[in-house]
Amino acid sequence: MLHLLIEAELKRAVRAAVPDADDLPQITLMPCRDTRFGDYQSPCLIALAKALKQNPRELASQVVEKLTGLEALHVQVEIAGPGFLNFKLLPEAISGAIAQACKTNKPFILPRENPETIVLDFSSPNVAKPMHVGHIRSTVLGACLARIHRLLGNKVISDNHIGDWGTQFGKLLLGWKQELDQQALEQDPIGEMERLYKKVNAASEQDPVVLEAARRELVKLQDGDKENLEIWRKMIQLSQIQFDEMYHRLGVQFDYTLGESFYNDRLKDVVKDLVEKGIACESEGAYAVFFDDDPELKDHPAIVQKRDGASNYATTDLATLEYRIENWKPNCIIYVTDGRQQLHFKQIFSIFRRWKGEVNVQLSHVWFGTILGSDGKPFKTRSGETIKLSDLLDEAEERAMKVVTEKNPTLPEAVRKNIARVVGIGAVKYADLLPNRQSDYMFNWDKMLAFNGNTAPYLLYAYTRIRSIFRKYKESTGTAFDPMKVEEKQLNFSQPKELTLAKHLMSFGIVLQQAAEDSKPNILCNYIYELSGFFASFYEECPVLKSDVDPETRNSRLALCYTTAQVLRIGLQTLGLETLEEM
RNA sequence: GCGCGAGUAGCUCAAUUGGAUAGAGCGCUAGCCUCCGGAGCUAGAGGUUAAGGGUUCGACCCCCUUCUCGCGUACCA
Repeated sequence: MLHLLIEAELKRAVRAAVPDADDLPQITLMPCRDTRFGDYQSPCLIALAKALKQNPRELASQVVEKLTGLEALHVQVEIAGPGFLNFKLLPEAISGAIAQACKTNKPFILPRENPETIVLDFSSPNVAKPMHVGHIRSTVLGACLARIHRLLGNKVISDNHIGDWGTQFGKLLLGWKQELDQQALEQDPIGEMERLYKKVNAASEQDPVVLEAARRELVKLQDGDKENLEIWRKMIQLSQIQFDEMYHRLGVQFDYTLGESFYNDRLKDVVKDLVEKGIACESEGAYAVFFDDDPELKDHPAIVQKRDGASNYATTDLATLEYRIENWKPNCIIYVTDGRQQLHFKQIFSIFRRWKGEVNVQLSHVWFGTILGSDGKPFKTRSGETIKLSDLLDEAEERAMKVVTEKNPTLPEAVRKNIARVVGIGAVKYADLLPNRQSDYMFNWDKMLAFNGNTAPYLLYAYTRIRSIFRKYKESTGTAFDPMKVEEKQLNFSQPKELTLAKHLMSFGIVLQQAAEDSKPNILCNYIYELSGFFASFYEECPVLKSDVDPETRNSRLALCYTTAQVLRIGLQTLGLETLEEM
């Protein structure tokens, strides 16, 4: 918003100051990290001066002369250091921005002129297996990226590429036919299917006859055997019930769930086409793509058809890619998966470029690190099993319930339960989004449920405190605060804590933009945490409703509180956290 | 071997992508409740950013070398 206007003015002034430079470097404006220097800074003039072989400070002063539109924006500029331009917002600019923010439900976010279509591929659990702790990051990250892009005005298509096809179904089918415990299936379908798989898998390792029997079941399924197809569909259906339950608890939705099996009838054509175009070739009985002119992939060919004639995940991913582009015509496709699949996606993207070179689409692999236990090894139960997602979420709610009951024993149990749900699930999700996604992080209950520090409980608490002000206001005046009636001229911010808070609010849009560009929700997490901190400081020092506050100040501070609550709520919801009115 | 990551305060993590004095929380020390929710706030101590070199007005960030750890490296996804 305002920063964009300043940036536009700066670009205009640079062009006016150096009319004959044809290749200008990117002129950008960013919030000052150190506010003593100003509110926004642009260091890029130094680079420009270097390119033009000019003295940076001289160039800066030439640009400043051309910055004639700043006065209308209530912004001051000064040259500092080796040639920085520092912009300082005058109180009028801040009042204007806050007043404007009060009247919109998307404060400080500029609607997109030309929305992009973005396909987001995330979560992708396997059929007939329990969702486990390893699915959290992809699910939580992907869903968050989807919300960030939607908030910015892009069109998002989320697609859950579930693992509903593959060699495991031979073993599952054999187990289902021989060993199925109907009662167990009704009580715990996933557990029973998992048991069947493990049993046949173990048996087939001992006995080649079992392995062969499983293979025959798989072939029958692939050939469209009626009975096997029926069982297979049942397994998917039972699994989907589990997925839906987990997604409901995590607050995640998908536009499509097109699993691997959906692409079955396209796979043969993909391989055929790749071979015909000379991209794939026969090698050791399989069909593979080689990357001779790519130093990184040189020694890593990708198999697109196995020796036994079956396809693998590379083939499916290529078919999926083709389908998505044909049907959805996206500008960008984002895959959210584990970092261990980096090589795979490099191969897929590279093959795809050779295969469909003319397609204009950005392909992006957003990868993340591993969740570790306190021992620094991948997070497991004490006995070494993977942790089921449902158990993890249960524990989160239980732990949160204990804390809520301790802090607020008088609240009715149903209310406490709901608070525990929001805080517990929120804590898990927030802890997952907070670290830079590319690093591994250590899972720690005490840390994520702490009331201090960069945690979900702290942020949710900050929000409830603000909401409490508005409840009190309504109680004492009889009318609710009406943000639509906030007028710029009546706002007056002079206290340092007010100004710091207001200016930080104003950078919400920039932060969202950056989180989207880098696919890094932790940027948003840190922003919200800082915002909460600035609010807490303001709250200590600047009373709102106390009796000795004059009406003008009170009104200004109410507007500030309202905007803070708005940004906090939108920010938290974008991360995937529900908010609470009290806790 | 090659490739991709990571190495920042005692611990767990940030750092607006090359910007001004590297920031938080925990832990430690010292303060703050006659009034808006103390699940809070204000200070202090704590750093040769793994090591060494280079590039430049400026480097945690880019380049080179070395060390440590994790992951990947043709028919699992």
